[in-house]
Amino acid sequence: MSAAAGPTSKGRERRAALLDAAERVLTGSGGAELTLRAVAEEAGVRLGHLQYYFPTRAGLLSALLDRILASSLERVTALTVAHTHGADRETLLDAILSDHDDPRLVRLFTEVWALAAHDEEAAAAVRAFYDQYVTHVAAFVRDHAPGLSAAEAQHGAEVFVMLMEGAALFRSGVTGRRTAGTDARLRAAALTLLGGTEKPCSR
Amino acid sequence: MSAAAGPTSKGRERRAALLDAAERVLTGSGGAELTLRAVAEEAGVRLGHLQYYFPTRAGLLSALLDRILASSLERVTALTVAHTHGADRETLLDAILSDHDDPRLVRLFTEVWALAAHDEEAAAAVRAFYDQYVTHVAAFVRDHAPGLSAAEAQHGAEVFVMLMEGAALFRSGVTGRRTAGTDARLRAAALTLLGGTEKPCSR
DNA sequence: TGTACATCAGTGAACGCGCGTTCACTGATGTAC
DNA sequence: TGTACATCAGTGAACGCGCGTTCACTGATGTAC
Repeated sequence: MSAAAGPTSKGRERRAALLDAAERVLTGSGGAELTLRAVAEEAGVRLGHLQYYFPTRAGLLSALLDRILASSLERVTALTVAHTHGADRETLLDAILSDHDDPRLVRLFTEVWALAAHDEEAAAAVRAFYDQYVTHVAAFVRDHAPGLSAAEAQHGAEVFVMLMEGAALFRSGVTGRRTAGTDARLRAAALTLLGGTEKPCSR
Repeated sequence: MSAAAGPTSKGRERRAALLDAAERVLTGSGGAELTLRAVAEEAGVRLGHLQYYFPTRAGLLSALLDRILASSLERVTALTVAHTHGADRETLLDAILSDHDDPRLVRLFTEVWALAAHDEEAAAAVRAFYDQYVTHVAAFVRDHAPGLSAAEAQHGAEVFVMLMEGAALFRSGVTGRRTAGTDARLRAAALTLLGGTEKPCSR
């Protein structure tokens, strides 16, 4: 590896700034427009400079994917751990649903899914991310519903994450429109998966 | 419009064959590799010939998207209408879940979502598709759970479709791995959304 | 049935352009003595 | 503190290539009379 990936703080800052720019290009224009020249311009540096830090486009893309997944996982971890102590299911659900208010984030994930669907290396990273995502949610569920077995918590968490990813598509406006009634139904279904009691039964 | 889009049966067949080839390229290699030359080669025709039928790449892409959505909607319509008369929720659910066995179809939809996330014209077509998808499922729900209001059926159907799209990502192997336990939990949640009685409550 | 002509279907070469990548280069910064 | 040198950070031009698009062209097929 070149020193461009080295541990000096300046190098790290530069890399981060370049990845910031790449992320803005990706969310703004999509994967097809994610060219080295566009990223360099967005970052305000010369093409050659960008390539000093990321010699190949594939390397840039891979680093960008890693950073997107790491940062999302960090958020999930903070949410589930923080809410394990005191906060309830609804608070966690609210926090996750609030991500759908940011169309940039949802766009980012549609790109991630499309990338994973065609690139096995990317798919492995994405699966590892969701594995940990589900594991964190499962731990949260176990803490909040002690009556459930580990397997039940794991299954509920997994289906919960499926539901959240599907909901992201619709609630962000990409494939649908948000409505209050559907949101309420979504929340009820999600809380059930997190180990809550079945509200519809009490009607 | 040119006569290439005309109503002659030969022209229609040619267009369909070219779109077939484009679809194979898209599912096989992804949107970035969907070039006119690749499609022409896949179809076994010359570049100029492809462009006789689809003068621009944007036109080809748009026609391809329309056809993908129309064909998916046709399938949904057949399933919900057929099962309205006699078949139960589980049969419908099985049919929809079986789509996840075809990685090509799921790859196609990750491309569709990514496209919709960055192109407003495509997004409008995709939203129209999901609108109708949900409407068909809601009609099915009303037929099978007469106690539900139209709004309740609509909301359940909408969340059901969200869940199916999220499940597609995981069950197809793109972002996760399929397991029997999670599948069972998914089915239970999906049946509830389709208006079934809440199984977890009976425990 | 034959002829003239328009349209349709398909070919093939060329275009300008933006792409990722390569490479020689220049200052700036650190390091050894 | 000064000097020599290596490495780091950043520049700028050029490369070959594949891209979408344009265009003039050729047979085949239909149509009018």
